[in-house]
Amino acid sequence: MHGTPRPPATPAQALAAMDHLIAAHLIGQQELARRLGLNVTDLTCFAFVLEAGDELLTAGDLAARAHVTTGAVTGILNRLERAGYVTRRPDPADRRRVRVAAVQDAVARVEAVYAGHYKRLNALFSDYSPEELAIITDWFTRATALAHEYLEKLNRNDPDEEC
Amino acid sequence: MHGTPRPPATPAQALAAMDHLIAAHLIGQQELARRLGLNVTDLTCFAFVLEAGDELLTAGDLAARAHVTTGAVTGILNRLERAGYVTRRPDPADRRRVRVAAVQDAVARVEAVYAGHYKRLNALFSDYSPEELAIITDWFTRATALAHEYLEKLNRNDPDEEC
DNA sequence: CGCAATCCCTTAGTTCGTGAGATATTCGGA
DNA sequence: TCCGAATATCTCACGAACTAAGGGATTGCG
Repeated sequence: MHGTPRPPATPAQALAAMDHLIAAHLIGQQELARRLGLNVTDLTCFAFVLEAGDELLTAGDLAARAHVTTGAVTGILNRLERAGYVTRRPDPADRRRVRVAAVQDAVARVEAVYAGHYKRLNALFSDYSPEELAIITDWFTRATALAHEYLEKLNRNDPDEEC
Repeated sequence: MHGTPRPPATPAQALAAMDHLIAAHLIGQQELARRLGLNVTDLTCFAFVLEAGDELLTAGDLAARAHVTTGAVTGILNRLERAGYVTRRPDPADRRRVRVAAVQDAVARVEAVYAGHYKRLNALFSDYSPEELAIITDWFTRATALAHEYLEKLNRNDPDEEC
């Protein structure tokens, strides 16, 4: 598909396309979580744990990223731990903290479930030239920055103010 | 930003960017719903109602689109109706059916809350040339098609098979 | 050293979804 | 025309998961 001309698009069309993708992705997440014996929140938190890598997250970090209370995190970790996805580890430097480590087996289990879709997505990506990919990634990066900026605005302002 | 060269990206980077965007979007949806006195499910359903326009959806249509049971839709419609977002209307052709119509005032209320973010997103989109936008929209469209294809695979197959 | 702050957990209460089944309506075939 | 099956929505009981409030342990600053 490299170099193939595409019909130009308007911002409105792009917005609509984006909404549809997000909606589809959400349903997919639910289904994936179900197959892993988790709910969407738990799966999302496990993804945060994986993303953090060796810099093990604390329970509080998870609460902040997932935007839930620390009480909820207790439940999330209980479920993830019981299902064999993570383990709680003491923090040697601060005994109030709980560090969350991913279980290696579970990583493979999750990757197996994601594999099919990721393979297809990768195929889709490799159907674009590096220059085209750069445009797409650039857009994602900027859109995400925008979304975060928006979130901060929402959290700062009175609950009824326009943002 | 037209024509400005950007660093090339790999599929993996693009995938990560996509995940982050969707995660941020989800949190944003929660906050927006909260401001409208709704939960995310209800807001999503209201969006489906708006998207359908004059072709009023039935309660069953909503259940299918939101992937919830018809029992849940009853609750969703009760909440949306009580909060003044929609009204239930009899279907003249089939008295078993319930048609869902958006309340005009509520449309404006929702648009006001969305306005800020949508304006910013639009600004972002209009920062790209039509050709660049075409690439982005094309990618969204194809990624959505992929996601739907994946969903169908998931729904068809045994719950444990690879897809 | 002592007190406030921090971190995670516990508990009670609420909300929302599912699954099973009830009720009302429509449709198709004898 | 009539009756049984299918369809559409609603009701109810129950369970899962979140919040808010507060408790106990630990830390760190004055």
